[in-house]
Amino acid sequence: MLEIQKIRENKDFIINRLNEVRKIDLSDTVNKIYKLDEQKRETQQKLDSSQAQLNLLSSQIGGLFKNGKIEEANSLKIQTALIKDQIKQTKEVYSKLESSIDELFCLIPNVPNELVPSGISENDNEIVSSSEINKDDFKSFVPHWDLCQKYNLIDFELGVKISGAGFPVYKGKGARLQRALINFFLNEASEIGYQELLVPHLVNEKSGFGTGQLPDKEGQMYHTEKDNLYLIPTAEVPITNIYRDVMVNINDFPIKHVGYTPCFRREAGSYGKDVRGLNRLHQFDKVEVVQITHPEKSYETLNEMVKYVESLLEKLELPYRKLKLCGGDLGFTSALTFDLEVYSPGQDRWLEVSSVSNFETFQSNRLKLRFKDGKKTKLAHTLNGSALALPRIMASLLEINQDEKGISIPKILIPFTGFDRIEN
RNA sequence: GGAGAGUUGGCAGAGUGGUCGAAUGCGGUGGUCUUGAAAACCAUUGUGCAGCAAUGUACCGGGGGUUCGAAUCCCUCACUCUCCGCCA
Repeated sequence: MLEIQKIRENKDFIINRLNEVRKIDLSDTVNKIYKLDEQKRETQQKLDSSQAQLNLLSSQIGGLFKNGKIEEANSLKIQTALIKDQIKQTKEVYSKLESSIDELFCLIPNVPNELVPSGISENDNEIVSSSEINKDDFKSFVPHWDLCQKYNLIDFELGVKISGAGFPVYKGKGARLQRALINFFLNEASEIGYQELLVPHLVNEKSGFGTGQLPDKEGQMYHTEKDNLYLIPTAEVPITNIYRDVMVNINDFPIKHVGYTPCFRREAGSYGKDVRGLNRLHQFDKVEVVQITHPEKSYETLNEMVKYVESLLEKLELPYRKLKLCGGDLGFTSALTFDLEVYSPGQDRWLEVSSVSNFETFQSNRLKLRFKDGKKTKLAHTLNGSALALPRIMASLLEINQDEKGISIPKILIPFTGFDRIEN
């Protein structure tokens, strides 16, 4: 959620940025907030002075009672009735204004950073760098779902039986390879100072709101009605919410966490080749890195995180490309996002395996995640990135390392898998 | 699932109708002492909102009520803890 101060000071700038970069017109909403905020402040001044009057009278009455001047006290009491009525009315106006403002605020996404290219859809994303792909090398390569069946690594049908489409069952070396990847990712992150966390997979409503999934993406999360809990769509939610309502010590920056969790997404409305095999699942595994930083350091941190994710892909020897998301494809809560995509030779397409974002104060404003900078209390910056999402890594890895007889495991993973080949 | 207890400032913990935004301790910050550190001592130290400021106002889990006046009384919801039951 944007801060109200930003709208007070830079209303037109915000409208223009959203318009130019995200290609959405929120001028009505922003202007409305601006006006309502003015009204709210006026109302508050009125309310405050009424309260002050009442407080004064009350203490006078108290004094009179103490001195036994009951009659005088009673006559003052009569005066309070009018003020109390006024306060009640003003309060109502005030809280109505407040809730209208809050509602409108939930409609406004983060303001894109100046580096974000303008654009409407994923087609307008900027390709920052890319591995060379020689398609001739992959002419006979088959997609991962064929490999999974051939070598009995992942059973999609079985998942349909016990849960539904999008819930695959990993088997034997398939399951082992998955576990190896998780361990590899966790180890790598730990080694460069991310503290490992194992967090709940169900979260409450407050947490969903804190990181911005609610109310924006309500329909994308699984919800347990009886207990009013949400299955996490990413580890970002529980991990970042650890710092909800927390005053961080400035010396603790940067705060770095890594966590592995399964992720649950309803993915309503997806279909076709997008959901084939491991391309898009309702449940998948992901290792996530989260950082909380001083506002002045957050973009430095973002670059560092992107580089880290790239280093993982390089160690796995997977061809990948780096995208800078355009305004239209940028997440609701993000100010700047880089996506990493790996190449899938069996499908001849790029698959998103990581999204690294700086949310600036958008989340921390909701979370009330702050720190003391000298005497001033300021909002921290939050960032996170997938490092990495497993299924598409698995897809690319199986496809790219295939040969006629089987699949070779990348060198770096062999200590984790305990085998270097998958064959029948 | 049944019974009971609780929720107060960064933390611990007092306060049961009127200078209580809140004692006290710990922690934090500044200082004295010291070659330096520790200890000790002194001072200072909650957050939001409005305001250029002085200041005002709100906040003792959330919401509502009683009262001239509520951390304190009443209702309600949420959460936490303890015991019993069930159980990986």
